[in-house]
Amino acid sequence: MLAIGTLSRRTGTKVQTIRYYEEIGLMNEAGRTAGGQRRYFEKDLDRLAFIRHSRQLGFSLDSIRELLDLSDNPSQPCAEADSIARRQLRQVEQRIKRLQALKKELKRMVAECDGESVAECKVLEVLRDHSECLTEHDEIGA
Amino acid sequence: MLAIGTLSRRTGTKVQTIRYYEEIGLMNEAGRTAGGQRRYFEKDLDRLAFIRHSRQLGFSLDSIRELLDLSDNPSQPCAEADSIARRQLRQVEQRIKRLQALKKELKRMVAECDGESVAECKVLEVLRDHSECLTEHDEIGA
DNA sequence: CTTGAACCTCTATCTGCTGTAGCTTGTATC
DNA sequence: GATACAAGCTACAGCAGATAGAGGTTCAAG
Ligand SMILES: [Zn+2]
Ligand SMILES: [Zn+2]
Ligand SMILES: [Zn+2]
Ligand SMILES: [Zn+2]
Repeated sequence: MLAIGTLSRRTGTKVQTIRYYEEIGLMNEAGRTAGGQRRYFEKDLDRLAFIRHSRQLGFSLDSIRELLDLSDNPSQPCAEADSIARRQLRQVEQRIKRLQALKKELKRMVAECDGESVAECKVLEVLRDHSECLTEHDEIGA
Repeated sequence: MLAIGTLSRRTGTKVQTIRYYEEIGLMNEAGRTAGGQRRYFEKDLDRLAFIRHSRQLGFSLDSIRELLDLSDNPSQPCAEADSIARRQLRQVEQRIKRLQALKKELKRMVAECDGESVAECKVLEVLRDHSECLTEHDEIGA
C-alpha cells in the first residue's frame, strides 16, 4: 500500500493535485487507513501516471477522462481513442499556426524599433494600430 | 460621449470585459451619467483598442499594464517596451517549440495505431508508457 | 513514548474572462 | 407627458487546472 506522498514522488505530481483529481472523479476514491490517510495500489499509480503523461501531451482533463474509460474496457475497438488523439493533434497544429503568426508580428515590431523615445517606439505604435500588422489575429488568448 | 456598448461594438470587446478591465485598474474609471451609466471619451476607446490588440498578440494583462504606463509617458526611452516585446517573443518561441514536440509525438502515435481493439491501441499504449516517446516533455500545460 | 515529517480538510487564490439574475436608466415614439 | 424596451447597472458564480496556506491529526522511526 502506497501513501499519497509516494505517488507524488513517483509521478512528479503535487500531493494537492492528486487529491484534486480524486475530487473531480478522475482518480478513484482511495482506500483509507484507520486514521483517515489515503492508501493506494500500484494500479492507482499507473492511472495517475497515465493522467500525467496525457497532460504533458496537452490533453484536457475531459479527454483524459474519456481515454481512461476506454482504457478500462480493453475489448472495445480503439477508433474512439484514436479520434481523441487526432482531435488533439489538430488542436496542437492550430495553436502552432496561431503562435507562428504572432511570432512573425512580434519579431517584426521588435526588429523595426530603433530604440528612440517612447513617442516613436515601433512596438507601441503597432500595438496602438493593428493596420500596421501583416496578419489577422481574430481569436484572443489560446 | 460614448456608452459602454459603443466601445464594445467598436473594439469587439464584451461589455462585461470592459467593466472587468475597469475593476482591475487597466481602464480608468469612467465618468458617469446622473443615473450611473458609464460614459467614455475617444481616448478611452483608444486605450481599450490598445489592450485588445495586445491581448490578440498574446501579451498578459500585467505586461499590457506596463506597456500602457510607458505609453502614457512619451518622453521616456523605449528600451523597456522593447524588452517586454522581446520577452513575449521568447515566450511564444518557447511555446511553439514545445507544441512542435507534442505534435511529433501525437502524429507518431496516431500513425502507428492500426485500429484494432483497445487492448492493442498504440495511442493508449504510448499514454501509459512515456518510454515509447522520442522526446521529453517536462512541463505540463502551456 | 516522543518527535516530527507527512498527512488531513477547508478555504482562498491565480488568469482572463463569461454568464446569469434582478433591477434601473435612457431614449425613441406616440 | 406616457410608455415601451433596449441597454445599462451591481453582485455573484463559474470555467480550466491547478496551487498555497491555515490549522489540526496521524504514522512510523528511534
Ligand atoms: Zn521601441
Ligand atoms: Zn494586429
Ligand atoms: Zn488505437
Ligand atoms: Zn512521453
